[in-house]
Amino acid sequence: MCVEEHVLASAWILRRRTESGLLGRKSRHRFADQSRTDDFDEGTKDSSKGEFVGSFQLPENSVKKDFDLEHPVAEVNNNRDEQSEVPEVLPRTLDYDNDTPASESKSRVFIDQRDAGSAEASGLLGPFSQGTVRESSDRSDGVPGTFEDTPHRERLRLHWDNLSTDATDLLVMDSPSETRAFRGLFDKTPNTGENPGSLASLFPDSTNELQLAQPFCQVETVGVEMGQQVNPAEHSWLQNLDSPPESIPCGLEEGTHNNSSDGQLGSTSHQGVHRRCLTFETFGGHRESLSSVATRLPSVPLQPEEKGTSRFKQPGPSKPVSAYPLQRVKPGIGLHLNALAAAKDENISVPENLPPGVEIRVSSSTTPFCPAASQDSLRVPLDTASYLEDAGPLRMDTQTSEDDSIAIAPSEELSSTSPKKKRPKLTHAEDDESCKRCNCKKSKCLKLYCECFAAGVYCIEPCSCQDCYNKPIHEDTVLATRKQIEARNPLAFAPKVIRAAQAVPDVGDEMANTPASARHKRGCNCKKSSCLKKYCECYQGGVGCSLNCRCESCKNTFGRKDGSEVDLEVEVKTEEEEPRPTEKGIGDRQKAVVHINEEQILDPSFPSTPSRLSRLSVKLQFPSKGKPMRSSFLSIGSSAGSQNETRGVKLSSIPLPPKFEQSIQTAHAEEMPELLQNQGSPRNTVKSNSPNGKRVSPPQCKSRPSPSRRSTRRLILQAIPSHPSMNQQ
DNA sequence: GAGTTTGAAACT
DNA sequence: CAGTTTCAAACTC
Ligand SMILES: [Zn+2]
Ligand SMILES: [Zn+2]
Ligand SMILES: [Zn+2]
Ligand SMILES: [Zn+2]
Ligand SMILES: [Zn+2]
Ligand SMILES: [Zn+2]
Repeated sequence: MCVEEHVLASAWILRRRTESGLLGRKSRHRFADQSRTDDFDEGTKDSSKGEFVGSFQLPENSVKKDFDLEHPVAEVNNNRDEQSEVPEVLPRTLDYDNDTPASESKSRVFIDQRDAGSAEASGLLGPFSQGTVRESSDRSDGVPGTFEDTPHRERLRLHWDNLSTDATDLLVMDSPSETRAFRGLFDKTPNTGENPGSLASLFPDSTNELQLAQPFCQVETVGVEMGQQVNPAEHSWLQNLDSPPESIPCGLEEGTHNNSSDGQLGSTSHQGVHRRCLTFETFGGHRESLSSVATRLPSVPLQPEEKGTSRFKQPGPSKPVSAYPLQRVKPGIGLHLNALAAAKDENISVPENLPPGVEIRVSSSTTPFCPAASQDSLRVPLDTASYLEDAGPLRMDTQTSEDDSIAIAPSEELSSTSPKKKRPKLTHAEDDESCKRCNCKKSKCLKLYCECFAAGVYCIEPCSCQDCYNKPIHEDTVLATRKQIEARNPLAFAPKVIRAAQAVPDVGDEMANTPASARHKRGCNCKKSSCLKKYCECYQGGVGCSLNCRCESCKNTFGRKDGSEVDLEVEVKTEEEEPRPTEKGIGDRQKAVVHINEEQILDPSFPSTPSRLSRLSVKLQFPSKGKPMRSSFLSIGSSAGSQNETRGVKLSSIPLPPKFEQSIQTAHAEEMPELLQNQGSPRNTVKSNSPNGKRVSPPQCKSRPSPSRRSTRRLILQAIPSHPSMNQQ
């Protein structure tokens, strides 16, 4: 799959069991209750993942919501799309939020939701969304590092774990976020039902973006066109949402499509939906198998031989979508591709969730991969694909604009389909390149060394790998391996870069805004590159180094550990380490920057203040507990974006990312802040990150180096999944 | 395109 | 958790 990642990261898939009523049930309640905070409990586990996934941003409110983490719910909802990249939703999109193009993207996000939705419906979601995460956190894990503190992480982990375990449920989403989002939606919706408004309230704006991890660019691409389409759908969604939650729940799962809304979605949506359905169904069946596999995996893992799989599907890339869904999506996370894909689709359908305001976007930006290509052939799954379809269009537009430059393959892809095509462009090079994917010789594309695998997507033609097992045909193997890796490191497929919340609008605090918000989940360990080359994952991801980094002589132009960001050039100078506490200045820069991105990747924030979070779910998050929450971040997204580019904003100041990427996935997280905060003082620096993390990101497209970031994008979600889907081309 | 450098991932 | 090996990307030529 390349797919995912974007994000994410594929990984993210969520799994949720239906059964697990645990989550689901609880969650819902929670929602109802609202208190998100409290919710934790249950959700704990699940949530964790979810958390990541979803962050959303809300635009206006300032906050954005970062829910991400935990609250996936809210976020989720919003996010859904994004992340979901995957599946869901597509259709939706857009409009809502924003009118702007962006909106489109957003819509996508929603899509994601769908997944969630479905899941949720089952109840799974619920958990996540709400409290789950938090709770989870408790539990677990602890990761020592920063995260540990934070509950989020733990939570997250839990989720994953849960997920994995359950496999059944998994939705697969890659990105957790997605799932979450969905869940959120669902939950919320339902809840909302109670309070319908709630969501809305949460995100008043519409804009929430999500970033999915997405790793792949794709998202963006989607864009615009979709939007149009979506719109209609959206409405429906909206409507739906408002109204009866009920429908959601039930419908979701299975039939997402059933929902009328779905119908609207249109083809894309359909797919999505179907998949979900399929997925679930499949899951059911498969799940077992999977699990078994999983179990085996451990042993097997490595070798392809095992493979087991078998069956499968084979080849069929073409339809990947369909195939997967049916088959197994479950894999969860893994989704690698498939799963992801499936998920996405499904998600899409769900409309309900969406809050009115929320927008979603996928950020495709990030994505590195080019999904397009991949998808096509492969599985499309990926998010991208799905996205594309659905969202694609919409997004595209939006994205395009900014991105354009950035371009990102994805868009291209998407566009292609659609009319647009937006992006054409980019340079060829980019495209091409970008598309390229892995070149593995010895890992069989079943280890994190493989960018495709790490991103949660299947290898596709642009890959030059040898003896590749990362193909739909070997789905079983892929999933099993994936599971093993996750067992070892729950964050392995999570987006590498977490975004932070965006802007924090509100709050004032200081931190709030930091632009910088985004940080690498684990931090780098550079010794010779001074964090000035892509060898450095922080740099590659377009983010500054954080406290978590153990780099020597760091000169990361995006920010040193301490925080300085540099946005400007100036900053850079500083160098060194040191920490500085707060940054304040940043604010300024940030702002500048920020607005640029706003959403973008970078975002802001870490700092997040509580306020931001607040809102919605967010609030809960962080503060609440004390902990940090870090974990979550979430989601993904990738974000990065491109920004730079010209266009738009310009970033003047900004350094650009190197490439960037976008690719990387970032997640946003509103939560992040917390995390970060945790670390240091709370606010001050940022940093922090968690140790764990894994990556999710998708491969990026290489090309893009430029700086990018950018743009546009809104939210992100990224999910993780990463899928890269992408198009590529 | 071949060869080198680099740091993450995997392994011990 | 540290040390070493493996790996593939990033970079150089
Ligand atoms: Zn590979
Ligand atoms: Zn590959
Ligand atoms: Zn491969
Ligand atoms: Zn570094
Ligand atoms: Zn770093
Ligand atoms: Zn550094």
